[in-house]
Amino acid sequence: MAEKPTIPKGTRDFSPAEVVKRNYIFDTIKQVFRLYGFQPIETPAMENLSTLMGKYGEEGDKLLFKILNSGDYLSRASDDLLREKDSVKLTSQLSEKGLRYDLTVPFARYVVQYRNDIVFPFRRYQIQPVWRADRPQKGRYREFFQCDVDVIGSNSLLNEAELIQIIDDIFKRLKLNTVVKLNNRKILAGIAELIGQREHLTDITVAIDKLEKIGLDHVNAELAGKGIPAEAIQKLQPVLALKGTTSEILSRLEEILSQSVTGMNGLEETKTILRYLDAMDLSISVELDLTLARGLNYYTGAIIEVKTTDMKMGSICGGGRYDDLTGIFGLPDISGVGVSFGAERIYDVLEHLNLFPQEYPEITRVLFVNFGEREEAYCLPVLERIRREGINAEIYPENAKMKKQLNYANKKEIPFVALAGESEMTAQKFTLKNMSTGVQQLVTPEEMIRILLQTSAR
RNA sequence: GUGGAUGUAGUUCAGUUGGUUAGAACGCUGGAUUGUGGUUCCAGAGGUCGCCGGUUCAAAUCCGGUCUUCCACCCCA
Repeated sequence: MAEKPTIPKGTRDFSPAEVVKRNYIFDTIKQVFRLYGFQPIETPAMENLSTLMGKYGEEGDKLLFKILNSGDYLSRASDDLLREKDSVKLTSQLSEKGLRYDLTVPFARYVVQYRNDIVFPFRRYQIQPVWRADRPQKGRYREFFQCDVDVIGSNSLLNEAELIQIIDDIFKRLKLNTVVKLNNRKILAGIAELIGQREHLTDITVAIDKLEKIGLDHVNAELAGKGIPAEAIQKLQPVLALKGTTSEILSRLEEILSQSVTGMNGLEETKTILRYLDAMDLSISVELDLTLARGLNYYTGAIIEVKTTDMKMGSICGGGRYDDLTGIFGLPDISGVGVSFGAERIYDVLEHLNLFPQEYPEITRVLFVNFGEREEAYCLPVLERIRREGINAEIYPENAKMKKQLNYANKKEIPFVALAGESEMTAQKFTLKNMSTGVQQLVTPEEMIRILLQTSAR
């Protein structure tokens, strides 16, 4: 016996039921994106390694999937490097392509490459899989989908506000209760500046980010561990202790940050965004959260993260403003802002809360039971008419036992079954059975179409 | 990358100090029911116990390796 086939670690197959549910999420997201004037782009699964390397930090480079060159790749590698067995150096000779790690960097590449054809501000969305050679865990895969929306080439804070509006719209449609956490990199920079630790901004934000998770004492310990003087940590305490409503925190920050130009700048931006949001009549609540840091270093302004209040789960959407993403590809001073929806996590949340709809456009709405050749011939034209009406319909392909055919409908969750035997054929009608209620009625093809369209969810 | 668990029918799990033909429930297939499913009853199929190797008269059980899945850290979606 051959061994059972498997798929690579951290990858998944999706069954019909799963694909249908995933499409529900993707379709909802896409619909809203389009509604706000965003257009889709797609980029290749693989990029040149030179495009990807160095964009995600040292850790990120390790997590890149690299693609071996084609042909006799070893013959072109230097003998010295082969003998040295230095993987990093050798890789550059054996591989020049890699699988994309996220959608943001390929997007930046795209913008730079087609800068003369793109109409700015460029509003694009992109829903594609990305790959990371991470160690898999639950909710963490080596292949997963990202849904990114970005506006590039506009400094207006209206973009930030609109993205939050989009978030509100999407999660409203998905019937998920969420909160938006808002912060600003400039506020964090201002804080670092005031305690005299500007060069430790990253360490400080990474540590502050963990406040909720590991508590104040551990955060302070971690800060000390990063070489930040006790005096500076002491100065940081009032900020870490800030609590209250967004407006309370804002006014307290105004005092604290008054000596920092950058900090005040970030504060002003935040207030502007909040003012825009006031005019938008959102149902989602937006809170200022200073502990929100987001790992990635390329954010320069607003930082956004979304959490569900319905269950314990990490963020399901996040993003922010980045001022110089295209700079690394030689096109400086183009500002962008965007967010990414974590489809896999949203899936887990909806599944856990049972929020997926019962009916999907993909599901067959009516199954014609097959009683034999004559009955088949009677059903086929009607089946054809029903399909023309846009109703998903199928006929059981063989004259199997009734029990088996109804069971098939049950398992596929087909809501209606049409039966036609001797009596129906002479009456030129069908018996239409509702599989959930068990009720059945004798109807003409026209009536059947009407019922099927009426009861359809959409 | 570091540390820790896990793996037995399709699924969830039993399996005594190593000892004959490895069990249950659910699911599956068929029948009771020649045109009526989700209930019930009856019957049946299905496992070289993740994979490779070692110890032993004897391994699902002990040991080593490997892979998978999961958990914590790191990082992240």
